Amino acid sequence: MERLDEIDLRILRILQEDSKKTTKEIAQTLCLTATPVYERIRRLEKGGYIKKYVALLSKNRINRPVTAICMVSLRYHDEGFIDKFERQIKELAEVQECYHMAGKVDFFLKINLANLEDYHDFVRLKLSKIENIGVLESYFVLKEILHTTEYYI
Amino acid sequence: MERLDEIDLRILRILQEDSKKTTKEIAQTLCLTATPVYERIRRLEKGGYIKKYVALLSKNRINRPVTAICMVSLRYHDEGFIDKFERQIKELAEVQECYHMAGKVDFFLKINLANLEDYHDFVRLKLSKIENIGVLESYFVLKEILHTTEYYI
DNA sequence: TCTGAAACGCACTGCCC
DNA sequence: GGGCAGTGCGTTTCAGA
Repeated sequence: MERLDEIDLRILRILQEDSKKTTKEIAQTLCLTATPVYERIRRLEKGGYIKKYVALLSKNRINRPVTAICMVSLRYHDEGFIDKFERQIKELAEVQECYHMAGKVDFFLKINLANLEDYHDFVRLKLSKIENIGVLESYFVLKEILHTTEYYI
Repeated sequence: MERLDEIDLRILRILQEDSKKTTKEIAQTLCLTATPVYERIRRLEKGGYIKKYVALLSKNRINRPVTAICMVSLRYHDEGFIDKFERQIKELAEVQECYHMAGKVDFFLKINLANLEDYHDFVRLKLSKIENIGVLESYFVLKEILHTTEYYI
């Protein structure tokens, strides 16, 4: 699949915001009929522009109100150590995001838990069990100002 | 709505992973019929457990491959200044996440853009235009190890 | 690439257990 | 709280322009 035209972008913007919108509704906003909208969405899915459709939960309602940001630096930086760290992080279901960074901090992690005690246990029983961690700094979120899955397109 | 039982949790886990699953399919996995599954999903929506349904896009496909983490500290910390900063950050469509933190860093921001030059412009023309910023440190993502919208429940 | 019509399956309701 | 049957609507396909 090649370039996206303005109609494709408008469809993506709508679906990023609410994937339950029907093709009919989207068609009306775009002054089209359902068929072309349907076909475009299929193309966007097949072309990998749309990765998946998900339900977003309320972290307060499901009792995961505590968000921590954890900055990790490794002791040794051989290829093998970095790959191994990655594999071990992916095993930890509490981790929502993990990025390998440029700069003096190697990794950023975002972790969601029920309370601070669970975070204590998480660090003590899981994170610190990963070998080769040099520095580990934790920050806690006081308030979520903004958290969206949408990209500005 | 009161407590969630194991069936509710299983429904939430499924919808977090793929919200296009039909009630029929979910019913089969849970050894139920469509009706109770349908009613439970409605209750989870009304109860605020499910916030919204969205499409997740591929940031590479839509040309937003650069992710930056930006740490901001304010110069003054009066209530008014913090609220004003929050309001101004929410105006910036490039910012995907923003957290008010405990500790010496006041805010974490995650920003997605097409390239480093756009980040340069973003900082120069938008972020630094916000008054009262004391320290501003930028980190760049080399590799996204893990990025999910799912909570471990 | 779009329109319009037609077929199919699912979402949704009401009734029963 | 779950199962079953019916209806309307959205998804999906196809012919035509």
